Amino acid sequence: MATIKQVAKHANVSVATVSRVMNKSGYVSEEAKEAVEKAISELNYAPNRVARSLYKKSSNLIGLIMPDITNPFFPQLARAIEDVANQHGYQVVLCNTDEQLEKEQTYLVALQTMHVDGLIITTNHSHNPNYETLNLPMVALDRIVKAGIDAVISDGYEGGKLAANTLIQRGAMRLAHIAGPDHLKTVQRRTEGFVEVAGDRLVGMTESAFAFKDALKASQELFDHAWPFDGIFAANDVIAAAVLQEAVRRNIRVPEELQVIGYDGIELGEMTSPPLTTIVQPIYEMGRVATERLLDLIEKKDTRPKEMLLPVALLERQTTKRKER
Amino acid sequence: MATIKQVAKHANVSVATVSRVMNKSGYVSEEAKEAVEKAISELNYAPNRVARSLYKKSSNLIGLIMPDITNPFFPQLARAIEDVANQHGYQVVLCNTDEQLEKEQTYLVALQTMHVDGLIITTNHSHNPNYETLNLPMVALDRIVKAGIDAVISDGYEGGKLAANTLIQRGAMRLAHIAGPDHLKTVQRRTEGFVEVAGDRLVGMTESAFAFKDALKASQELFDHAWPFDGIFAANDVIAAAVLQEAVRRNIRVPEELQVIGYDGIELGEMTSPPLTTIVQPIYEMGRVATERLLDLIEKKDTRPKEMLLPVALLERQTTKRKER
DNA sequence: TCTTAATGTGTAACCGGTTACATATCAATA
DNA sequence: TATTGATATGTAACCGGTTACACATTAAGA
Repeated sequence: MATIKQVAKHANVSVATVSRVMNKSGYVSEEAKEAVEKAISELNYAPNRVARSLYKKSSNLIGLIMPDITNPFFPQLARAIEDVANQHGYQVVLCNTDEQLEKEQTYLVALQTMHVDGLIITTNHSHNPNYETLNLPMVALDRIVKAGIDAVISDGYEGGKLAANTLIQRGAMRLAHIAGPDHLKTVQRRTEGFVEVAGDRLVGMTESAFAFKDALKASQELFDHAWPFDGIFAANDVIAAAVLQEAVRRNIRVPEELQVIGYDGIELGEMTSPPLTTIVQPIYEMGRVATERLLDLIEKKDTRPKEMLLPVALLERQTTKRKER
Repeated sequence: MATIKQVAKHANVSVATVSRVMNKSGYVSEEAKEAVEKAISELNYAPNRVARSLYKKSSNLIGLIMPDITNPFFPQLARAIEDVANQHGYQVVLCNTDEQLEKEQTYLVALQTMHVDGLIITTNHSHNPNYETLNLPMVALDRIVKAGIDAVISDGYEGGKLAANTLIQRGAMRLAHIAGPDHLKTVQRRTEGFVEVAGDRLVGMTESAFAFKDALKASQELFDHAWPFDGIFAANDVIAAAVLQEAVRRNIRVPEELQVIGYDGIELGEMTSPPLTTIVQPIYEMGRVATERLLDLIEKKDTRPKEMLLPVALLERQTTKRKER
């Protein structure tokens, strides 16, 4: 790889001039500019980002901290983040914490020593004290880390209400619910909204982690103890898929006997039989907003902390009945 | 963040000595070592990796080039890679190319200018000429880029044969197949193995991209034109999920009337109804082997190009009949 | 014509590490 | 006692950019 010195020599100017034309800063004569550009293209020169980082104390790298990229919700988020970051000349460093606080800590120091410009956090350890002392631009995504740190979330409370209202409107009388892990505020809001609207109609409720196996176990328990119910809302699509599978296994017809609504809007929902009705979060949009916000923070465009609440919508597939008119 | 100079001053030694104790290189007296260690912990010092990179021309970063992180096979791979890389002190830069050659090129220069130490490639543009001139350690994963570049793949040929033999053994007489995109050699091998064993029994075959929507369309065509068949092998689990969904929609009973086998062994397979029988690739293992191989290459432990072929296995869930005995 | 500001360019310091090299001490060996 | 190798440590060059500063030239305004 060519260096700036070689380019300078080749164009018969100093390194300062080369740097000026590359960064379009300071004064450069038309003549010098052309010579430099010619040299750059002839030598196939691309500036060494490491050297630039060292002086500028900025790397054009952002850290993406995720609990588990294997959970199908996160890749869609990652995809959006990577997309937007890339459009702005940033790369993303993938940090899978596996829910282990220790891995998260290790990553935090690694990211700092490599001078990442900012962080997007979708992790579960919202109590991690390190974030406060980090002094790095960061935004929490689908999570609320703490006041003072920006957050981008979808409106789970409205989503929960929407799920309940939809089931009721389609004739469900006896409702059930499987909530998500109780340390995730954003997920609990879904439950709050649902429970509030369901009121007396709620006949059964349990809780589950987001892994499919756990969800299957939770579903079985619910069917064992709270059956019959004719409408169920699951805190996310993976849990809903487990409910569906268990319903099929028990020969319960969906949606005739039991209507099912999930939450997330991930692709998995199209792949189940029958395809899943769900409350969609605008996943790509969330990733986009979070990333753009982070870039603003990095470029110091706006520093007042904000919480951004994005709207959700009902996506009707085939686990709910047709709307009566 | 403290710098090495501050640590040196605090410990009353030179920066060289500090560097020596940090890298356990050269001679350092016990006394100096203790003083430096004390200073490091008191100042909470962590060396600036950017500065180190500049001198060493190595960043402890590896680039991971993927076509689409949203496709559920890749996150599992990413997870393994991230895991192993992290254990060895490397971080991974996620590069989603979206199948666009241009994005891939852009990433390639970005990765070079940031001095990544190596590349893992799971991308589809195996003809991309840039890889050859890149002069960076790299390994292709689930892909064959070209001779001379290491590859880690699973034994698709055996997998295809295994799928056919399994279906035949379980009584299937009329076989069908949905192949994957024909520019992916690793995927074509599955088809070759299957077709070879199926022989005359093969009554229908089509091709599909890996996106669910495409797969659904392909399934429909196959059912429209080649039905009846009583055993089908799909080139991956996503396609198999589409086949299943379409079978359910047409009231075809699985596995009684139609047995289905997928390929990959991703989690999606447990979530369908009924759960999918599939040929599992050792996904985590493939990611692990590829990453370890890359790290060996980086550390110049072994530079003879190799192709590593990992074995596959049958995972029986419920879309095939019980084995007769 | 003289002053002043705008334009153009190069030199060298700087970012924060690593390491070649010079230098010094000391114990072992000839 | 002189020589030698192992041990210990500091100075400064180096990695490849960016930019403060000095200096030169030219055009505009008084």
